[in-house]
Parts: sequence; structure tokens; C-alpha cells
Amino acid sequence: MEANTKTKKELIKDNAADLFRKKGFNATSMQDIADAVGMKAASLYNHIASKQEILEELLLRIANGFTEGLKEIENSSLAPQEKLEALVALHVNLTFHFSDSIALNTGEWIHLEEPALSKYSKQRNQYEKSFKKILENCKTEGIIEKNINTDIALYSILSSLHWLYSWHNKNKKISKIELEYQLKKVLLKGLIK
Amino acid sequence: MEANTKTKKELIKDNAADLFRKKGFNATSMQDIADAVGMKAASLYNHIASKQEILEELLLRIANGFTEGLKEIENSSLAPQEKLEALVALHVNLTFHFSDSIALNTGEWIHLEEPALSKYSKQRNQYEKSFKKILENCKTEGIIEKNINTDIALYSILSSLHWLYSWHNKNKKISKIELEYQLKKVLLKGLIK
DNA sequence: GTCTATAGGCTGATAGAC
DNA sequence: GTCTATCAGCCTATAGAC
Repeated sequence: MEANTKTKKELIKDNAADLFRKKGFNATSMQDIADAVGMKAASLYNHIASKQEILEELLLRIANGFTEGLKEIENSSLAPQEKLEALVALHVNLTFHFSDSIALNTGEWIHLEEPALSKYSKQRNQYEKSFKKILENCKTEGIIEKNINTDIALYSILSSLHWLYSWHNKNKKISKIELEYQLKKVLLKGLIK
Repeated sequence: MEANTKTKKELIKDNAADLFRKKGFNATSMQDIADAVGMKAASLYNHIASKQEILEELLLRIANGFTEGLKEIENSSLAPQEKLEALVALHVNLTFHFSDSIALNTGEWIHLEEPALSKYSKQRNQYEKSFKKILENCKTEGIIEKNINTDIALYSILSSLHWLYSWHNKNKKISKIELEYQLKKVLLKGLIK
């Protein structure tokens, strides 16, 4: 599928994602989106139902990406440590794949309204819970030290992975393979010898 | 200084910080802040000049906290690795000290207007630059492996430290000492044996 | 499917009585 | 220093001509 085969709705969502990321959801007006796409604000409503709808579709698409990726990893016969590495790879892949809209996953999701907010939060909580379980399996197997707090490890890793998009944007020079290699090292094996 | 000796301006800023964190700067109205403080929206302007001013004062106070803390560490005679540990401690301390307003440091700073935005960004960039320098010194001394990308290590650590506030809020059970111990372990020494 | 025109509501901020 | 009243502007979204 090439760029010019995109539906106008997809084009609107792409531009909106970019603006939401740069200015925030509330500070982005339909006027801003219309200007970016190249039409009048009123015309947007021939393709989308509301500003909310744009945010919902962008975020639920990403949430589904994570949910599906996680399911594959959970159902695999990888060892706990390999599952951890696969999760890092999943984040890197989704960051490259959804490059613009993935930034919304960090903060802008709070502007979702019900029932989308509940649906999104549910998926996100489920994801974190499963991630934590894998960390705990690593602990049981003695791969991770017993006195490491699983919650701290979890949120520490997730924070780094959530912010991936920001240097994907700043520093395009880093390839996917290199990014994956570095993150596995820094996040899992540690910095100091 | 006790809670009830706070000026009304400080009370307004405290409540605003809490709302900005929960709802975002743009989604928080002066009405919301007035309701939280217990006065009419118009009365707020007897204590503050504008909504912008609140955001600026909250963020510049934090930025100064980081700048000053960093200066102390830089001017100390600690070894590179100890400086790294001191930086982790600095983030933990400021997270506990500014518990509500520190959250704004993660995303809401984009709503600063000039010239405050430039001032803030300058301090932030300077902070990251100095942090990076300390990492590079660790590399020179052979404490950190040569093939680790300093930028990735830097942003990975900073991301985790920026998100500290979120589980400080969720999980008050973790003490400052324990948090500091765990983070030094997870961020610096690594997860996997 | 695009446009112009506009509704209806909320926003940050000000004026002026008390 | 607090209030009521109010302004001027911007916001999302709709109606209806073309």
C-alpha cells in the first residue's frame, strides 16, 4: 500500500497524530488539523465523526498492537529471559511501525472519554500485568535477583520503552537492529560492569 | 513552615499543579482551579497574573532544583560512578520534595510560552548534557562498556527517572531509601545476573 | 465531498461594586 | 481581597448551498 492510496480519513489521522504529539490533544484545534491536511475545518466531518474519534482510533490501534504482540510472546515456548528480550523487540518494532501515533501512548491517552478510556485502560493494565508476570518468572528461575522489587523493575523498563519514540524522532540515524541490541543491554544486562 | 502558613498564591499553585498533572494544562480551566481552592475564578487574579504564570513558576522552580543539585554533584570530588549514583538520588529527592509539580516536568512543559519556554529548555538541555558527560567519564574509566551508546543509556535512565512520580503517587508504601536502593540496582547494575 | 455561515458553549481575563 | 457581571475570542460541531 503506497502513500497516495491512503484514504482521506487515514490522512487526517496521520496529520492529527503528528499535531497531537507536538502540541497535545487539547491544544490542537480542528482548524490546525484542517490546515495541515489542506481543507476547511468543517470538511473534516465528512470523514470523521469527532475529534474524540480520531484520538480513540489512534490509541486503540496501538493498544491492539501491544495486546497482540504480547499474546504471541506469552503463547511461545521461549524461556523467561527470552520473553523479556522479545518484549523489548516488540516495543522497538511498534515504535518504528506507528512512529507518530505511538507518542500518544505516553500521555495523551488521559484525554480519552468513556467508554474508550475504560477499554484502553483495561488493555494497558492487562499488558502491564502480563509483563510483570514474565519478570516474576525470571525471578523464580533465579535469572533476576531475589531482592529486586518487581514493580520498580517493571515501571523502570516500561518508562524507557514508552519514551523510545522521542529519540526515534530526534535521532533517525540509529537503526532498528542497533536500537534493539542497545536496549537489551542497557535495560536488561545493566550499565556498570 | 507549616501548611497553614502558606500564602494564598502557594495554595493556588499547589492545587493547580495537582489538576495540571491529572487533566493536563489545557484541559484545566481557571474555574477548576478556583473550585479546588474554594473561591471564584475572578478572585484568583488578585494573587496570580495569568494561568501561564502558574505553569512557569511551577516548572522553573523544579528546573532550578535540578540545576542546583547537578552543580553540587559536578563540583564534588566523587568518582564518576558515585556521581551517577548521586544523580539517581537527586531525582528521588526532588520527586519526594516536589511530589505533585514534578509530574509537569514530563510532558506539560510544552505549554510554556516564550520567553519561559526558552529558559526552561536551556536548563533542561544543559542538565542532559552534563548527565551525558558523567556517563562518558564512566566509559573512559572503563566502568561502562565501550560499545554502549551513551545517548541511549542517557535517555533510558532519564525516562525512568522522569516517571518516578507516577509510582510515588500510586505506591506510597515504598520509602525513599528503598526506592533509591532499587533504582541504583535496576538502572545502573542491571536486572539480569 | 467541499465550501460558507453560524450556532452554542466555554475560555482566560477585566471592570467595578462592596 | 472577594464578589457579580461581562467581554471578546476561540472551540467543536452542524446546516445547508453548490
